[in-house]
Amino acid sequence: MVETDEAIRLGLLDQAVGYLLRRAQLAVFEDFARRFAPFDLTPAQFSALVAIRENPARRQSEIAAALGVQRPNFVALMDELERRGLAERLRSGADRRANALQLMPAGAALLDRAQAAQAAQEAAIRELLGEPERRRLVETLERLSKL
Amino acid sequence: MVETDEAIRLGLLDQAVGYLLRRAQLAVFEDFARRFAPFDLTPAQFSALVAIRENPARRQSEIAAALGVQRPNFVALMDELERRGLAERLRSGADRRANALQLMPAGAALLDRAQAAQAAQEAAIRELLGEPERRRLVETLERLSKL
DNA sequence: CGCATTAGTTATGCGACATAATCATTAACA
DNA sequence: TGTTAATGATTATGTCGCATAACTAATGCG
Repeated sequence: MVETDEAIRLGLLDQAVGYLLRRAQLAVFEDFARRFAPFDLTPAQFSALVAIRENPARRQSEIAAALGVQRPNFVALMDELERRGLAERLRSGADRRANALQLMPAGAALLDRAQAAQAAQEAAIRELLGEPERRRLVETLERLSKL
Repeated sequence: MVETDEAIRLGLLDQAVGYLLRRAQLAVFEDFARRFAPFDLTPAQFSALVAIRENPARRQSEIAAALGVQRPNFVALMDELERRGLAERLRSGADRRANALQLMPAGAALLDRAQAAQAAQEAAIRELLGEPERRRLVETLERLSKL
């Protein structure tokens, strides 16, 4: 090699919120994937299990909407959760078009373990940032979502 | 409708950094897409133009790596920038395998306008959060990327 | 009853991202 | 020097997340 590699400059890019948001999200999701590998759960599947447990017997589309997932895309997700015996669709008595979702015992058990892993990630972030800054971040991100 | 829709609860999910990060990033990127529609530039294309301008005559793979883009995926991106006359690949004199990238006049001009739009987004965020909080967010996201 | 609406599903396409294989060129070194 | 290893760019390919349109079945309502 003839000359030493000089670092690439990114101009003002590395002070742009959008750019940093993308990088940070990538890092956090990679860490998430590592921690969740034993459970074989994607972030979307995990959040679906949480939402179903917290809101038993709600319709599929309500859960999907609350998670920001398009209804068509939620179908395959539920198919998979059902195939693995983690959650199930019950025919709603009131409206036979609707699916009432609920966790199955295996799903509840898996979710408990997964939530412990998620708590561990949150703890790692707390350690990295300090609790006051982590709280501030949470609050700031909430406000930013309203842009 | 028989009963009023109760809001879906997300448990602790809406206090999780990973979850909020995803939502915030989505909101910011949607806003970005709106602002950049006139220029027909994706975030990746925009950041590539910035990196090329700030680092003229660097090799393609160096630019790609700095942006966190896989080399194969950067090929099509450069193809498009070249097709539109925004940037070009020059055969590097020192190493004829390498492409030395640089902006073309049209690229420089477009980038100027695009950067104004990006500055406007940053200003909108500043208005939403306040400048001290925005600065803190930038600093926090940088640290979070090291997770 | 007839018609619009709604829940869920299917089909499909796009874009971001990753990996393996290939080609040309350069570097290493026996 | 001549062969081999490494490197820059490319091609081919597959996956995943996400979006939209179109369909089916059930409901609601005039």
